[in-house]
Amino acid sequence: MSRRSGVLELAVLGLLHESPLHGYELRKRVNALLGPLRAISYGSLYPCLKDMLGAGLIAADEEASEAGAGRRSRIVYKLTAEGKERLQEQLAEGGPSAWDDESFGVRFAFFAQTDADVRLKILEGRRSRLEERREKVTSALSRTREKLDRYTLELQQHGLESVDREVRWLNELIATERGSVGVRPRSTQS
Amino acid sequence: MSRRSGVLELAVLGLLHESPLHGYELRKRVNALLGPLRAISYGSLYPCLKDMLGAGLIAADEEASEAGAGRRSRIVYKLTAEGKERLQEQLAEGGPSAWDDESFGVRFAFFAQTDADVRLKILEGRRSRLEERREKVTSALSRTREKLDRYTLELQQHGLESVDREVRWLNELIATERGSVGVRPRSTQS
DNA sequence: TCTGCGATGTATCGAGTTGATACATCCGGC
DNA sequence: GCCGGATGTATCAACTCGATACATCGCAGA
Repeated sequence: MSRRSGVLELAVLGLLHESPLHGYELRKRVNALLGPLRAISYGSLYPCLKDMLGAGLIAADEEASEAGAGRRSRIVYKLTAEGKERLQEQLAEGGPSAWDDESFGVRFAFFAQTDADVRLKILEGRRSRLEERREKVTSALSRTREKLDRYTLELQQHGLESVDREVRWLNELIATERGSVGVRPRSTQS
Repeated sequence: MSRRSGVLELAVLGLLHESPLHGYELRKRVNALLGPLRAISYGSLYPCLKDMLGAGLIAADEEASEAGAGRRSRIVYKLTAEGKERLQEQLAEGGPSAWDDESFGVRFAFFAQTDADVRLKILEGRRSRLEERREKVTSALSRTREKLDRYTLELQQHGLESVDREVRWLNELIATERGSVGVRPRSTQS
């Protein structure tokens, strides 16, 4: 069970929904989605594909060489009906698992296929998560401020500003989402 | 051999150089150094400590309960002379391994114990690394700009701005370093 | 008082992941 | 023609994570 981390499965489902792909290209696109950090290896991708095949979410076609020429065979994966259904389920999921570090990036990448209310929930959840983090760092920082050397302080400060910037970005996105849905931005917390 | 990823070893050496610590506290500090992402578990820390013990870099003291009261025993680790030497070697290392994603944060955290010329080298190496990354992302972005939906584009754009911000931060640090060494900032590239 | 409950503390294990490696074909430049 | 780098599928030892086990401490509330 478990089909590995789940994020990878979602990324594969989303990418194969756009078009069928073979392993090599699939990995490149998954890693483009996930970013330079968090990139995955074949040792993750292939077992995941194997599990998804077993679960009937995807199907594999041996790409036949047309006209019999010596074309190398590539294995092309595409979504099954069951896989499409699974993707829809995943995209409808708006719980905490959608906004943690591990999966937020992938969920956001597929926002175009996600309902507006779920989008908003995920963005707000992500913001809360980051604000908690910010809170924790600031309190730890104010407790140890004097004991840290210049560089450690600089590093903490920079990390803090990164979180702030992320929160501002989310605020803009949330405002835009609310605007396009017709709900007034000026309603609850700052 | 291999003593695992190397970054962890450096973090342990650096932290134990400040003061002896037991495992639980050591892990908390290592994870504060590494940040919420990249945090490590006991399954990494304990084997690392075992290896370092075997290599003679650290020593373990069973913390004796004073006055015989029923105090629980904690295992306190401290640097050996060999460990201090090893730390100095590591801090003198200014090669590419010092500025990749994995280890830059830790190297920077110990800048106060690092020579000024090595500091500068690491900061400039890190900047180059990020500029390469930026280059790759922009070219990929300009090739696929029209085919991306609003959200994917937003994500890429945000990633790009994160890199830019990081580079600006490094520029400031480099300027400060040059200033404090007495070398004119206005000498080579922009 | 005593009873849980969360933090502190050491330690291991199954399951999952990485980076290296193997092997083979394709294609552009010299 | 031939070399090097990209394309392509696949595996493995070494390493890491999250869960779990076990035990003590301090302390808030019944």
